[in-house]
Amino acid sequence: MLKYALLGFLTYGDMTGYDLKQNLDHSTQFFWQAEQSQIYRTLKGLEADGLVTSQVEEQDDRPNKRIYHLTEAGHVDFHNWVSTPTQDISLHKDAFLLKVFFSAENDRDEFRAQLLLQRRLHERQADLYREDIAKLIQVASTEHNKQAALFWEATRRFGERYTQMYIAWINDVLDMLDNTTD
Amino acid sequence: MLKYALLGFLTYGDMTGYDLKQNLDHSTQFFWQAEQSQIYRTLKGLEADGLVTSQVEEQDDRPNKRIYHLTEAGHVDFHNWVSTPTQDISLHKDAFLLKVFFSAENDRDEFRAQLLLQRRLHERQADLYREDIAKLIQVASTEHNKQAALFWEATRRFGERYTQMYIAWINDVLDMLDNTTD
DNA sequence: CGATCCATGTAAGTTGTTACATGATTCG
DNA sequence: CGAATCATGTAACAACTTACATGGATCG
Repeated sequence: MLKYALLGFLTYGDMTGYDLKQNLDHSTQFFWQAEQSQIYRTLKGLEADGLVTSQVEEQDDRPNKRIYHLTEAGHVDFHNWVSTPTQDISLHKDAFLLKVFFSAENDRDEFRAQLLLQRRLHERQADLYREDIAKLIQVASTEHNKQAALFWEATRRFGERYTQMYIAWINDVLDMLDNTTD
Repeated sequence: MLKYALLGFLTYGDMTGYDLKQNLDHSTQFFWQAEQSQIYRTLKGLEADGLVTSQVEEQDDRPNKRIYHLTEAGHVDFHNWVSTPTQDISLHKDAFLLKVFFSAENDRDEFRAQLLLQRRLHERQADLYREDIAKLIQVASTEHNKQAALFWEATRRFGERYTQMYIAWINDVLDMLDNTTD
């Protein structure tokens, strides 16, 4: 899947591995992340498969760049992916939910503290979606890709809803605890 | 993390790798999954680390069982994990969101169809949470672990909220599409 | 009589994480 | 003057997936 994230960004224009990492960190991070090392490895694979080409641009004051370019085959592959329906629901892993599931083994006050901590973390995240990410999309969309902005905004709203849901759920669990005569 | 899921289930009683797979599939599947092969491999590691012990029970009509048992060290390790706060938000990967992000490259009608498909899938999932999972928890909680039922119910409610949120978000995106003069 | 359940395991491959290594430039 | 930015890469390891292999029992 990282493959398609990289091909997707390359449809916006030629980029280095470094640029791609920046893009992932600033826009898809909330639903798709990758380490730098993995990005470079995947790019090599894509080049071996003929989906991208690369050329080195020499620089004096900075490290040389290897700039990647989407080939026709890469464009076809990407297009094929984006137009093929996703047939199932994405599976998620959430370490905190796993911990909640087994928290009968935990002290009640300690558990309550953990809920409050998670609530705080998600509240901070919610601010990020409402402010920084919203701004980022506005700037990026006026600069170039106006068509794409609609879809970026759609994913931003998902993030906003997700964090709101998470916070509401934590409050629900806190209520459950309060209403239990233990 | 799978480590702690396995140790957690073993606090409920001795079990085989097969039993653990069943438990994962029927209760934590929505926020933690694992393949059978990975479970067996992880169990070996846990035994090597002295967190579990195992003994083979011979059976005539069925394959022999290897029954795992939590050691004192395993119990301590698990307890330590469950009582240590989760300091950050779990990162999620969602292939459909990735596709949405890049769907400017896709045909509008095709995209709309994909949204409707995902909505259908999540509606089915919502039914599961409301009916099957709710029943499962009721049965399990009267049978033994009454303390734990509260926490199982908490995670079930997360699943219910999550699917509801997902459906509401899809409706939101559909509205966005309708209100765009393209 | 074919599918599913029970029950374990290996092998090969892919993906993802963490750490290491380099080195000039720019910003606070 | 120390931290961050730019920019690439390798190496080792850990985690996860897919496929293969076995074989009786039971159920529809």
